[in-house]
Amino acid sequence: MATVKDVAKLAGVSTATVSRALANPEIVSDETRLKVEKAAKEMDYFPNILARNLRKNESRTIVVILPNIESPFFSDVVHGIEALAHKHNYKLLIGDIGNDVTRLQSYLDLYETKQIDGILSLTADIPESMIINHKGEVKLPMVIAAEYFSNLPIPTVHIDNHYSAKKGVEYLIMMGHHKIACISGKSQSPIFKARIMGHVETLKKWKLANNEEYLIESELAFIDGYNAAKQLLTLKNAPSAIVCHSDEAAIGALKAARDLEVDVPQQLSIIGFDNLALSEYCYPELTTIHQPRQLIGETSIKLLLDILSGKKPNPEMTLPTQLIVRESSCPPSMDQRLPTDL
Amino acid sequence: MATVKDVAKLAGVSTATVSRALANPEIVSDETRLKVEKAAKEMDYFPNILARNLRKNESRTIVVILPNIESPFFSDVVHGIEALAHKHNYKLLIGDIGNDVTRLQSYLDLYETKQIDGILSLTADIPESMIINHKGEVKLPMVIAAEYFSNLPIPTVHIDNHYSAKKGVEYLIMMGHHKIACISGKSQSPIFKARIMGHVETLKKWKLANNEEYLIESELAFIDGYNAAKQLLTLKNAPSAIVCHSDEAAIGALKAARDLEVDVPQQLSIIGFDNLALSEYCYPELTTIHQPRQLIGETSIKLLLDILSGKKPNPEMTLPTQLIVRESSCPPSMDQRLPTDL
DNA sequence: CTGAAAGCGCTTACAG
DNA sequence: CTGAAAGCGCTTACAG
Repeated sequence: MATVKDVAKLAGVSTATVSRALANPEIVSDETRLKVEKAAKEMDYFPNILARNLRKNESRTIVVILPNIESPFFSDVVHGIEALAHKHNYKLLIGDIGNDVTRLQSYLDLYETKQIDGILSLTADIPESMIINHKGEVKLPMVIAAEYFSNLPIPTVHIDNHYSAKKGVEYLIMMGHHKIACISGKSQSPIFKARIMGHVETLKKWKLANNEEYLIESELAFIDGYNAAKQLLTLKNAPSAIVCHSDEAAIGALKAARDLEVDVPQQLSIIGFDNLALSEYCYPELTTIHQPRQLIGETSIKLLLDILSGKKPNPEMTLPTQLIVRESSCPPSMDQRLPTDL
Repeated sequence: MATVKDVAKLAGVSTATVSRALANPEIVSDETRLKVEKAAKEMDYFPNILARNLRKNESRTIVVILPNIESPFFSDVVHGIEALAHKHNYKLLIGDIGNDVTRLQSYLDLYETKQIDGILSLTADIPESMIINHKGEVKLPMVIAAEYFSNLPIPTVHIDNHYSAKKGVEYLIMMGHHKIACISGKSQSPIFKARIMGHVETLKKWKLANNEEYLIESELAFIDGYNAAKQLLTLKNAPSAIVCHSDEAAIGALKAARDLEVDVPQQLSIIGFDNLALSEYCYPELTTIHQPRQLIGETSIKLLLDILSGKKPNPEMTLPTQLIVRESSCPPSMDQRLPTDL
C-alpha cells in the first residue's frame, strides 16, 4: 500500500506537504497541489484514516445504542440518524443490546478506548453509574432520543408523551367511551411513565373511574399486545376501548379481538401509538398517534454533532405528534355509554 | 489520559511488558502481570485501541451494506449478524444505502482507508467494477447474504429461491388453482430472477398457461404490493391466487383485496414470502414461505470471520425454507378451477 | 507556501 | 520472561 512517504517521493515534496495538499488543499499552492494529486492518483494512494484518527485523537464514529434493532420504530429512527451522520462524515456503529447489560457496558467502553467520539442512545435503561463519573459529571458526549432520563442532564429529543397520551384518551372520551383500558410499557421508563400519567390524569379530569384492572404494563411487541388484550377482554367488566402505547401492541390487540370475536371498532375501539407504516395496512386500519421517527433521529444526531463540535446544544427538544384517525375506533354502542341524567 | 508509558512507570516495568501483560497475560510472569494490572487499575488506564489497530493494521470493524434498514427483513438479518460479530469482538458499521450509489462507494472506500476489515453485503446491486480490481480479483474480504452474485466468486449464504418459489406455486396448484399471479422484485436481482423462474417453470411443468399479465416486477414494500394487486384484480381475467415475493407486498395485496371487496381466501388466495413476525398478525393471517433470517445473518458473519482469520470459507451455503400455511390461502371456488374432462 | 522533525499510543521482532 | 528500540502512517507546531 502506498503511503504519504511514497507519494511525497514521487511528487518531489515533503510528507507534510502531501498531507496538507490532500486534507487542506487551500493552504497549498496550486502548483504543488496538482503535483501531489497527480502522484497520489498514479500510486493509487489512499490515506490510512486510522493513522489520521490516532494523530488527531478522534474516531469519527458514533455508536447508536438501541434496545432492539428488530423493532420498526427503532430502525426508522436509525434511518434518520444514519443519513445525517454519513453526511457529516461520521460512521455509525450498531449498538444492539438485546437484554444484555454487559453488551451495553462494552459499547460504552468504546469511548474510553477511543473507538467512538460519542453516543446516541435510544434507550434510557442505562445505569447511572455507567455514564456518570465519581465527580458527578457525564463521562462522555451523549444524546438520548425518543427517550429521556428523569434525573440526568443529557440532551434529549422526544415527543410530549404526556400530552400525546392525553390526546388519544380525550378523543375516545369525546366519542362517549368511559371504559378505557391502556396497554403501556414498563413504568420504569420515563416515557411510559409520562404516557400512563397522561392517560390516568385525563380520566380523572373527566371524572371517569380509574379501574386498576384496565392498566397493563408490559413489553409492547405484537405478542404482548395480544396477551394483554386477551386479558382485558375476558374481564368481567371489559373495556370498550383500548389505548396501546405501540402500534405493534395494538395490532396484537386487534388479533386478540378477532380471536375472541369482538368486533373492532363496533364493540371495541383500539388505538395505537407511533404510526408505523404497517398501521395503515392492518385490518381494520389503525387509529394511532403519529411520532416523527425519522425527524427524531435527524434532530438527535444534529444535537450530538453540535456537542462534538464544541457548541452548546439545546438541552431538550420536543417534537410534535398527531392523532391519526382511521378505522379501528368509533363511538361506543349505546349500552356502553355513561347514563346521562337529563 | 493514562498511557502505557504511565502504567509502565508506576509498575516499574517497560512499556513492552505492560502491553504484553494486558493483551497476552499468559506470556508474562504472574508477578509482573499482577503489578501491571494493579498499576493499570490505579491509573484508570484504558488502552487506545486506535493505536493498537494502527500498529496491527486491522480495524476490527465490519460494515454491513443494506439497501434499506427500515425493512424488517433486513433488520432481522442484521440482528443475527450483530450478535455474532460482537461476540468475536468485531464492531458493526451500518451501511444503509437508500438508493444512493455514491454512498455505496463511500462504504467500500472504508476498506482502502483501513477503517474496515471486510464487508457483509445484503444486496447484490453493486457494480462489478467497485469490487473487482484490474486483475480481475476481488478487492476485499466480502460475503453476501440473502442475495448472491450471478457472476462473481463471492461467498454467499442464501436460500434456494427457485425451489422455494416453486413450493409455493405447487401448493396452490395442488389445491386446484391455475390462474396464479406473481408479484416479485426486479429481475436484475438474481434472487428474484430465480424465484420468477421457479414460478414460471412450475406453471409450465403443470401445463398451465403462463399469462404475461400475471407477472409483475416491482419493489416489494406495502405500497408496491398494494398497487400491483390492484392492477391484477382489475384485470379482465383476474387471477384466483397471488404469490408475493415478500410478506410486506402480500400485506399490501391483502389491503387491495379489501378495498376491492374481494374476499381472501374465498375468492383470492394470497401467499407471502419471508414469514415476518407481522405475517402472523395481519388479517387474514398470511400463508408464507419461512426464511431463516437470523440464521442467514449468523451464518454469513461466520463465513466472513473465517475469511478474516485466513480460513477458506464455504463458497456457498443454502439454508432451508418452509411453507407456512395460514388463513390467506384455500382451494379456489368451483368456477375458478380447470374444467376436468372425465 | 513548504520542510524537518516530533509525536499520537500502541506492538513486536530482536536480543539477552 | 523482559527491555530497548523501531515503526505503524499520519498531522502539525515551529521555523524559515
